[in-house]
Amino acid sequence: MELNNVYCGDCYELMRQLDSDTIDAIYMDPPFFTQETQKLSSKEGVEYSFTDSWENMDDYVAYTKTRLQECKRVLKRTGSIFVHCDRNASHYLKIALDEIFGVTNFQSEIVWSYRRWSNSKKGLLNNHQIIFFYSKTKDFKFNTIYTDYSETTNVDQILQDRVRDEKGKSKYKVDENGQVVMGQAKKGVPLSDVWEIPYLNPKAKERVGYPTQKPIILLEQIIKLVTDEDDIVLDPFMGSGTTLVASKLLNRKYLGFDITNDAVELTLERLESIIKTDSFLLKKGKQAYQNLDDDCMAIIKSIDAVPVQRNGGIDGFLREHIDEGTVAIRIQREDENLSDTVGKLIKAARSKKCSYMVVIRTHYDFIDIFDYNDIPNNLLIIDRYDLQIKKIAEKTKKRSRKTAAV
Amino acid sequence: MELNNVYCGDCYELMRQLDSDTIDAIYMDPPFFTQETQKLSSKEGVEYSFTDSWENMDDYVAYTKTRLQECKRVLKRTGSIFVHCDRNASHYLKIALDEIFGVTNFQSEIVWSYRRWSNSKKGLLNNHQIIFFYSKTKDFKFNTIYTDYSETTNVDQILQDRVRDEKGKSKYKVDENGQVVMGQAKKGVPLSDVWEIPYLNPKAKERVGYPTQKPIILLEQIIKLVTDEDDIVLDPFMGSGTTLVASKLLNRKYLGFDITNDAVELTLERLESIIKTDSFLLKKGKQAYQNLDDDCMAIIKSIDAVPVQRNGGIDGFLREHIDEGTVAIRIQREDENLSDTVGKLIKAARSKKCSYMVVIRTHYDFIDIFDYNDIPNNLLIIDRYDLQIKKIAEKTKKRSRKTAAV
DNA sequence: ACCGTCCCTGAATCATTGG
DNA sequence: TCCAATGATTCAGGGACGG
Repeated sequence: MELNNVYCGDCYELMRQLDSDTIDAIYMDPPFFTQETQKLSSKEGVEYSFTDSWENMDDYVAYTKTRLQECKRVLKRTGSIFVHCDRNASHYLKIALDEIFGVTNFQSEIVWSYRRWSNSKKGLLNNHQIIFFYSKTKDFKFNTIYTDYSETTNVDQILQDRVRDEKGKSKYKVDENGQVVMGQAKKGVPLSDVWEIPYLNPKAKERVGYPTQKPIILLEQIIKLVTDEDDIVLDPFMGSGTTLVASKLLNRKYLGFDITNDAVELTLERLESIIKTDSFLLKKGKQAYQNLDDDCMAIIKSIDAVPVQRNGGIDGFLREHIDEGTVAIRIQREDENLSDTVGKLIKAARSKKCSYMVVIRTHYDFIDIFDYNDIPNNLLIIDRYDLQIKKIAEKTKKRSRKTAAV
Repeated sequence: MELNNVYCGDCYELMRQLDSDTIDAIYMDPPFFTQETQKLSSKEGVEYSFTDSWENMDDYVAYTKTRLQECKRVLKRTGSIFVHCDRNASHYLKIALDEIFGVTNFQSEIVWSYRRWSNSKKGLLNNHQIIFFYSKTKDFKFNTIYTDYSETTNVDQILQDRVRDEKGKSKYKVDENGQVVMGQAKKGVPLSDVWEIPYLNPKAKERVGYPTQKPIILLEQIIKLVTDEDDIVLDPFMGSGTTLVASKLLNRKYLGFDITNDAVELTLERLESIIKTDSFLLKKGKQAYQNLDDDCMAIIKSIDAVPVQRNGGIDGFLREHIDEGTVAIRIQREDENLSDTVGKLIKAARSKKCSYMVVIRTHYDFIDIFDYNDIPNNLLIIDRYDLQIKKIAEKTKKRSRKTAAV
C-alpha cells in the first residue's frame, strides 16, 4: 500500500495489510448507529446504501471494536487516535475504547461546539459533538497549542513570579530591594478540550456535498496536536476526505480508506483540486504555506487591505486608493529573497495596472544581492514590525555606549 | 417528610419514604468513582471521609442505578432529571440512564464549559463537565430559555418574515406593494446544550469551602428550564446545597438529602443566609474587560505578541524576550496623540519592569507637540504600515520632480 | 513502585488605590 | 463618597521530587 493515497474497501481488511507500529495519528469517524438503512444520494443522483444497518447496538459495537483493535495495532508507540462519536452510541464506544486502549491512555473528551440553525425542538439545541482522544501509550507525541489569556487576566498575573511564604500563602516574589521580580516569557494558555469551531466554514467553497463533512480547521487542529511534518495520518472511514485534505495542507503523509467508491472518488477529486488551486502548495509543502497564509492574512487585515487569494504576485489591495491609484501589496515569503518578492510584485502590478506597490519585508536575506537602485519610484519596501523591533536592542546598546562615551 | 427541608441519610432510604409521582425535577451529583477514600476538610477544619470508595465500576454503577430507579419513581410524569457526571464514569452512568429512563427520554448531554487555572498537564486542559438530561416521559415540562443572536446574524434574518416560494425556496415575505414584511419580534435563539458558565472562583464569596461546589447560576438555569414557581426540586446528593439555594432563590420548593451530617448543617446554614456572587463577567460580558478592539488585536497578532486586556498602558508583549527582557507594546488610539500614548506606555512599562517598549503610531497628530528628544533609549516608535504607505505618494512626487528637474 | 509534599499555573474574584 | 483602574489573592490539577 502506498502513502498519500486512498483505497476502497472495508477498513478492517485494509488495515490488516498495514505493518504494526507505523501510523502516527488516526482520525476515525465511524458510520452512525442508526437502525435504518442509510441512503445517500450524491450530486449526480447516484444512490447507494450503506451496509451500516446493524441489528442492534451489540453488533454495532462489535463491528467498531474489531476495527479499533486494528487501529491500535498499526499505531506507533507515540501515536494517538481521535474517535468522532455519534451521540447515540458514544457511551458504548467509550467503553470499547477504554478496553482496547486502556483507561490510563484516555486523554480527553473533546467537545466540538458550534452554533447552528435553531429549530423548534422541545428541549435544548443540539450544538456540540464529542471526539474521544486516546493515546497508544503514555509517551504519546503532543504539541501544545497556546491560546489567548482570558479578558479578566491582568499583566501582573502573566508577568510576575510568585512564591509561597512560611504559611503557604502565595505572594508576588520580590528581590532584596523589595522590587517585584518578572518571570519568564509566557506563551499563552494551553488549549482546552472545548473547541468552538463554526459548523459551516462560511467562506468555504470547501463544501462538497457530503452529509457529515467536517470543517478543515477541526481536522487541522487535531493533526497539529499530535503529529509533526511528514508524520503519517490514517483515516479508516474517510467519507469526503477532509482528514486527508487537512493532512496534505499541513504537509503530513496520509492514507485513507472507505468502503464506498463514491467516497474514494470524491476524496481523490478534492485532493487533486487543492493541487490545482495553488501550485505554491505543491511546490513548497503545506506548513510554509499555512503559516504564511495566516501571517499574511493578519498583516493584510491590519492595514485594512482587501486580501487577494489567487494571484502569484499580489497578496492584497489597499481599500483606499492613493491619488486615485490602486496600491498593491505583497508580503515576502519565507523562501523568497527580496529580489524575488519585488520582481513578482512588479510583474503582477504592471499587468494589473497598479499605481503603487508595497512590499512588506519579513526577513533579511543571508546574502543580500538586492540592488536598492532598482526600486521604482512607485514601490515602497517596509520592514515587518518584528524586523523593526529587533533593531531596538542594538539601538539601545549603541545609545548606551554613546552616553557612556560622553 | 417536609418540603423545604433537608435530611441526613442514604438517599435511597429517604427516597423510599417519598410518594411516587411527586417531584418535578431532580438534580443529582453522585459521588465520583475514585478508588480512593475522599477526604474533605471544610473551612473550620472539620474533616470527614466519603463512603465512596467502591471496589470496582460495577459496584459503583449498581449503587447509582438503585438510586436512579427511585428517582424515576418519585418523579412526576412531567418531571425531569439532571445527572452531573464524573468523567471517568459518565459512559457507564449513561448506559444505566438509558436503561432506566429509556433512550427516547434522553433529552440532552449538557456541556458545562468554563475556563480555569491551567496546569502543566501534557495534553488538553480539562475545562468542561457533562450533565445528562432525561425526562420521565415525552410530556415533560420545558421552558425554553432564549439567548442572544450570534454576532453574525443580521437584523433582516431576525426581523423579517419568511415564506417559501413554489419551488420550496425560502424568501423574505413581501406585501402587495413589494415591501418586505417585518415579523413578530423574535425572542432570541433557544438555549443550546453547551453552557459557558464561569467556574466557581477561588475568591468568590459564594464559596463555602466544599470542594465540588457548583455555581448557583448553573443550578438556576437547570431549575428554570424544567420547573415553574412552587414546583418541587429534589437533590439526593446535596453536598453544599447549591441546588436548594438556587431553588429557594427561584421560589421553588425543595428537598435535600445527604449522608453526611456536615453537608446537612452546611446547607442549613447556607439557606439561612444566602450569598450569591454576582458574576461581573457574566453580567457585563467579556467586552467589559476588553481594552483591545479588533484593529489593535490584529496588529498584536501580526507581530506574534500576547494580547493583554486589563491594562491601560500595555496592549501586549512579545512572546519572545529580547536579551531576556520583556518587550511591552502599545498601539496608539484614535483619540490619543503620540505624547499620550508614549506617556501611558512608559508609565505602565516602568511599574511592570519591562526592558523594552514599542509604540505603533496609527496617525499623525494635527498639532505635533511631541518632543522626540524625550524618547528613552529602550523605546521604539514604529509607524503603522498604512502611515508608511501614505508616504509613498509624496515620495513618488518628489522623485518625479527631481527626475524632471534633472 | 508508591506515597506525600511542594511547585507552578491563570481565572475571576476581592481589595486597594487614586482621582 | 463614589467609581474606575489595577493590584493581589485563592484554589485545585497535575508534574516533579524526595524518601
